Amino acid sequence: MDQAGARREPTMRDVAALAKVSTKTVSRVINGLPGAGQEVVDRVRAAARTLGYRPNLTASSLRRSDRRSATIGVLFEDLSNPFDSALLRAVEDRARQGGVLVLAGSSEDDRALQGELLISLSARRVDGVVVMAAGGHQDALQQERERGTPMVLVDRPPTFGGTDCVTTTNRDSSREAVLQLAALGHRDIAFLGDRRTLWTSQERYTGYLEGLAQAGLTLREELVRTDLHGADLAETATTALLDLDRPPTALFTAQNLVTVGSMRVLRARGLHHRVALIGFDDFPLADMLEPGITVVRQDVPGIGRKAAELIFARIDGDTSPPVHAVVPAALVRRGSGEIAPSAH
Amino acid sequence: MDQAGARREPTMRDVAALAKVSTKTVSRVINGLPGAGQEVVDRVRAAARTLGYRPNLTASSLRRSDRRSATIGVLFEDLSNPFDSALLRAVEDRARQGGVLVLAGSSEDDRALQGELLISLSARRVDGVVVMAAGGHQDALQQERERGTPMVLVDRPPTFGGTDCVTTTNRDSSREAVLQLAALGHRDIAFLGDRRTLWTSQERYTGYLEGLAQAGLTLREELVRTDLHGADLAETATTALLDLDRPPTALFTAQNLVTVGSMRVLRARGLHHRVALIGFDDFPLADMLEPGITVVRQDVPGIGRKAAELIFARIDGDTSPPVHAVVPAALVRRGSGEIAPSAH
DNA sequence: CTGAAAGCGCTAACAG
DNA sequence: CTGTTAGCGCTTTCAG
Repeated sequence: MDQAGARREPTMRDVAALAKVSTKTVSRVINGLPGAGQEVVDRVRAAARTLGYRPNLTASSLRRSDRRSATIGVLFEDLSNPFDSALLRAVEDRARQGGVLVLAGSSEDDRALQGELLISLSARRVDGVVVMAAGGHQDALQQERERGTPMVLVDRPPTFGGTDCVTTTNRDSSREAVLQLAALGHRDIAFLGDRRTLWTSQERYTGYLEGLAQAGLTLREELVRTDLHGADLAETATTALLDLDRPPTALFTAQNLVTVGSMRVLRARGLHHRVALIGFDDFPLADMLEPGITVVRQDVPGIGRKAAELIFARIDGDTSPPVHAVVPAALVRRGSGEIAPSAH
Repeated sequence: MDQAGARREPTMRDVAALAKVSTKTVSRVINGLPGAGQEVVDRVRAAARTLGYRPNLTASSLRRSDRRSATIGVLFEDLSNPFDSALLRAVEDRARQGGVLVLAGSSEDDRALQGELLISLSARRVDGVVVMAAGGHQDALQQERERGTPMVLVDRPPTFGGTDCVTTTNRDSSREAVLQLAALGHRDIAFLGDRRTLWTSQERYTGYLEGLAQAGLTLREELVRTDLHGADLAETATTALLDLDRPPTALFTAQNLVTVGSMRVLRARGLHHRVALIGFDDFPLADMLEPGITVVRQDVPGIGRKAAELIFARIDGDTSPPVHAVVPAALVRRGSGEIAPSAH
């Protein structure tokens, strides 16, 4: 047995020859279609088994009128990110129910790469795609969509029309977080955000502003730090904030890794029990830290299920108007967001 | 624009007609093959662009002599698990370099499901598969392998021959962990493991036994708890252990979620600074807990890269003898594993 | 350098 | 109930 595996795969013709029927009859049996006598069915099945026959879906879908590949594409930012992988899993679960497989790729939030992957998916004639759009213009996505490919965007909405999307309550939940901090008496609440090109970052920032305004607080621009891509940049930014003459007494970290970066600095300075912290996006073990980290938790499986539901409905021909589904997030109070401002 | 996208896709024939050449010439141009005059190339490219032509890889691979689908299958236990998703990402990165896409699925450690997914992958004629074998017999895997499908197992070795695999130093690293605990003076070291059907669990248990033996400690069977699938079961088991008349002074938790479960109980009882803990598998934020959690860290990207390397070599016809690559894990000391036994 | 004919494995559309 | 013919979109083979 060699790994290359050179011997020819048996085809329907081989099965037909052995069972002494036509290929059409084999096709019927293999696909479980009616119109084949029991005896013939048994004969064909036996022949298929002895030959080790395996249907070739790519050949089948090429010829079939519906042209389905029973495969969808999933294009997220980074499949090793917990948010993305939980989303993938939710989509996969739903896909499996329909015998559909998932081609998965990471775009790294890079438009060029995303475009290439989209072309690769398209070349394989996937039935639809679920995409976490890379920041900036979405020309490639729009083009693919306009070619007729069913598409659902997740996490971030399309900048073009006619396309479904599923997002969470970025703005409302951010406002809620800020209002909770303000209610505790915080007046100097910092905002630490991911790249500004990301729609989610913008929404969360807007929610922050709304929260401040609603609480009657004035925005201190030096308390706003954005474009923090990764925990390292977040650490630097947090350090700078704490070194201000009038440092913030509470932090709203608008993304996962930013939260982690800020936490590290707070702990390193022994401030984790004095400076309040609310993060957007939950993460494993957030409840086991001291204090537990208060977060805005997205319903990731819910988002994934909804996205899958939408894409399969579209694939099945649903032509109702495009939907923008918003799956609610919830504030999970664990301690870090319930710290009152410390007296000087 | 409707989501169903009904209009017919342009084919090579359409491009050929518009460019006034034969389909063969279009094929040459699209695939960048030599033997086409510059002027013709330009004409074909222009025609393809105006029609919005996209090559159909499934049709192409059906006809081509190498029969490659430029797609591989990845069948892990749970794609939403950090270990699995990090592995997927590593494989994906390597695949991308060769223009290969990844069909990903979760087997949930269920043989039947794994078998179905394997058939689905096979029906799509993937060029190879990277599999985390479900526990128990591996008949389906073996069968697929014997059909000639290039295959690499990760995390767990095959129970059949002729197949590559990539694992980590389960036994050696477990022994090292136990020896470190013994060196601190611990004599009652508990073992908490995942399902015994898993090869990794068995190996880690063997390493535990070797560690005890090498340290001159006798095995206390009531300190061994296995089949702890999930954090909840681990919590129960940890509670039971701590309630023993002579409870363990150190825990070796042989899997991710088991570690988390044990940690929860230790914290709940205020024992996290008194009972030593070493876990197998790192997890995010393990360094931010109090104390930091000492773990055996696998080189997950390294495992993924190696698996990808092997599968692509086999796909490219490498017929050298099967390899069992072992990627070293490392003990990461963070505090919890450096706690000495507390005086009564 | 270019093209015509054949056919990859399968299913649609019709006959019988 | 079963078979025949044609052809999905592409590449191979071989002939110009």
